[in-house]
Order: sequence, then structure tokens, then C-alpha cells
Amino acid sequence: MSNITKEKLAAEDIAAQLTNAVHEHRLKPGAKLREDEVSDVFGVSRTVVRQALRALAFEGLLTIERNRGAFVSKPSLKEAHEVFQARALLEPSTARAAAERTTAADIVLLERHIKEEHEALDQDRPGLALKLSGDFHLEIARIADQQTIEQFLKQLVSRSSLVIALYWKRRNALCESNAHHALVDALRNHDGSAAEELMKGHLLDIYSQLDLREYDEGATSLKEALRK
Amino acid sequence: MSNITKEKLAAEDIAAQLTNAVHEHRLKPGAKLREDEVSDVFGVSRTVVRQALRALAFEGLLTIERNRGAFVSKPSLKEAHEVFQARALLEPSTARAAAERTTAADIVLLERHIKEEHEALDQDRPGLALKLSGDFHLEIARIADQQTIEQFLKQLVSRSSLVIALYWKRRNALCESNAHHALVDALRNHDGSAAEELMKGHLLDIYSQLDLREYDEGATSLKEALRK
DNA sequence: CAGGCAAAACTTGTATACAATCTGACCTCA
DNA sequence: TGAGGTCAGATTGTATACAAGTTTTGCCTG
Repeated sequence: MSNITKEKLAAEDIAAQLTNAVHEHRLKPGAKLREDEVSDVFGVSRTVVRQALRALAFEGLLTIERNRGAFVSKPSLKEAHEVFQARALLEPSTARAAAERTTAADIVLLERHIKEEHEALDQDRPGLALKLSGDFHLEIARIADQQTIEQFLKQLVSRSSLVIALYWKRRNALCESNAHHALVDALRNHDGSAAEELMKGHLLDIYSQLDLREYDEGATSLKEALRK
Repeated sequence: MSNITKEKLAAEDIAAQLTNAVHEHRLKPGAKLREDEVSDVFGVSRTVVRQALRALAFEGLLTIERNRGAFVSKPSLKEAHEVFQARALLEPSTARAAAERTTAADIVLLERHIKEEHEALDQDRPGLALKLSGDFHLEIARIADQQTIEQFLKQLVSRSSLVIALYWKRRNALCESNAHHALVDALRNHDGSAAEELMKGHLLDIYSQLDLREYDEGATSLKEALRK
């Protein structure tokens, strides 16, 4: 979170840097963010910091407790389920829509994105790889030209990052199957059905690598949501 | 937006009152909300007002232009489509999930809700009726016990209200079919499939009463999204 | 009279001072 | 010893003063 430049940072910039830190798991769930500590680091007044913190709280990344401060959120098991259920509703259709609109330029961008993910893994920076992986999903919503859904997905990806920090089964053996590669292939071929199915499978794959067993309410399961 | 009490209002309360005003179309798309005007009305400092305005901007109800101020949002045709596409993805599944969990108390509550809607129409208060109609949809997400989706839906219902203010075909002939009644019946019978189908139909019904014809991009249509 | 420039009036953005609340250490007393 | 209470320090919440930017007004010029 280096900040050498004297340029005056806006709330937006601060929010972005904090978001990166959380996505890369440099800031862990439960961590407290004191206002004047943050304002010292970024060289702005608390007014601006508070704007940033409140924006991130709205996205679900932080939780603000009145008179107590801002903390990196710790999603409950229920929230973890809800996040992936919501993603299961939004992302497959979005991938299908994206397939119809994908351009050559998009493919180049996505492939560069995947390359960066692999590089991050090679350099043993799993936090960065995870963040890039999340961005990949947002990129698909962008290609689908669905800004409303993209905005929701941004929040869901953020929360997913927290869920993974808390509930990932085996911290070492990091995922990154070739799921993203397969998705890019489907998009290149404008094969909406394939993209939709691959996205369903990919989400289910991530979901199944989470340790959410304790949670056993009769609630609708994700598998059920993705079955059809 | 009367405010006689001297009780000190929180940003949250102010946001709620402004939200009501917009939902009931007392504040129309494009209207400007000056900070010290609002702070005078509610008797708090601009600091608190700014919190409320920023929160509403995050929900999409207001649009804040830097150094210019906060305005009630005017969703474009594209945004209008996106809002209903997102609702089409989220609400039918949610209605299905709700059907499995609906209790007798929920039914009582929903029926009272519908009664209030009709009363509002009888009293010639279409704005209030519209607001209540939106709340009905949120109530279903609450019954489904899906807080994440409920939160998204809250934003979508808000934006729908703006879309209706801008694009409703015939201002007079107000809707309110018996769609909500039929939904309550399905919920009472724990008939998830019926609830899902009714919700699809209901959304399509609202959508078809909007005048969104100018918008004719090759984008995925809502009808297509609901077809299957 | 139209166009454009300039200054004044107004509105929002940021910093800071002060108030309210929470936290934790220390002390007292059963 | 430990339960409870009180006070000091630290942290967040709110109001306000000032800075920066935008809009309006009105004057001047062609």
C-alpha cells in the first residue's frame, strides 16, 4: 500500500487501493481500519477516508459498527452460500450474453488476463492470482455490456474473496484449472450455450472447494440452483 | 416530507425519507437536491446529509456530479432494460425459494400489504400504490431469506420506480392486476413452480407496459430471458 | 441586440475542531 | 479473588469554517 506521490488522492483512489489489499488478502477479514491511521497513510483528511470506508461498506467489503469503526467483513456461512447462489443466478446468463458480443479485442484482453494469472501463480503470489481471477469474471460482464449486473457482480466477487479467505479448504493447493481458458474458447466461438454451461460448472467447482459443511439448513442448495 | 419532530435524525432516516419521496414520485427524475436545503429541512448538518445522499447514489436512486450536486437519477433506456433483465434473473428463482418457506404469518402480512395497495389506489394515490407494490417484491425476497439478493432487489426496485416515472405508457390507467394476489396464493400452497412462473409473467407484464420502443439494439431481450 | 468576458453569488469539497461514545486499566469492596 | 465501578485515553460522529469549483448576472463591445 505504498503511497509516495504527493498527488492528492480522492476517496475513489483510496477505496480502490484498499479493495486491492483485501482482494489480495493483505488485509484479512476482521482487520480494523482506523480512520486517522488510513488518513496518515494516504495523506488526506479523515473526511475523505470516511467516504472511502463507507463506500466499501456498501459493497460489503467492510463492516462499519457505529462508534467502533470499520473492519474487513467476515461473511458468515449463510452469507457465503448466498453469495454463490446469487452468482449462480447472474453469471451463467451473463456469460451467454457475452458470447454473442465478444470481439477479437476482447479475446486478446482475456488471454492476456489469463497469462497474468499464471504468472502470478508462478511467482508464488496467490493473493494477486486470486484478485486477477475475480477480475476475469467482471471482464465477462463488461463484454456482455450489462453494467447493472456488472456492478452487482463486483460486489459479489469482492465478497467471494472474503469467503475464500475464510473458508478455502486447502490453502496451498491452489486451483486455477483451465476453466478460464475453456470459457475464452467458448466466447471466441460465440458459443453462448457452452459459455453458460462452463460458467455454471466453474462456479460449482469453486463452491465445492469451500469448506461450508457446517451449514446444513434446508435452504435451497447451490447445486440445486445450477442443476437445471 | 414533513419533519416536525426535534429528534435528531441519522443519515439513515434521511435516506429513507428521501427514498419514499422518490418512490412515490414526489421527487421526480432530474430534480436537484441541494445539500443545505436538505439539511435545513431535516435540521442536521450537511455532513449527515452528504452521507445520506452518497448512500442513495450508491443505490442508483441519485446521481452525484462532482462539484455540481445530487440529482434524482434519470435512467437511460439501456439502464431501464438492464434493470428488468436483472430482475428477470433474480426474482423468479427467489419466488420459488420463498414458496418453500412461507409461513402463515407471512401470508397475513402479504395480504395486508395488498389491501393497502388497493386502498392507496382507491384514495387516488398512485405514487403510494407504486411504492407499496415495490415493497411487495422485497417482501418476497425477505421470505426467501436471501439477504444478499434482497439487497440487490432493493436497488432494482428503486431504479424500477424511476424507470416507471420516465417510461410508463399511460399515466392514468394504472395497472395492479391481480398478479400479487395470485402470487400469494402460490406461496400459501408452497407451490414453488407456480410462484416462479407467476413472477416471470408479472415482470414481463410490467415490462410490456413500458414505452421502451426507441431502444432497438440487438441486445438480448427480456422476453428471451424469460422464455425458457 | 447578440456574444462574450468578468466578477459576484452560490454550491459543493475538504480540513479541522469539538462532542459523544467506547475501551481498558485500575481501584474498591464484598 | 473477582465483580463492579470510575476515570483517562483513544476513536468515531457531527458541526462548522474555509477552499475550490460552478453558475448566474451584468456589463461591455462589436
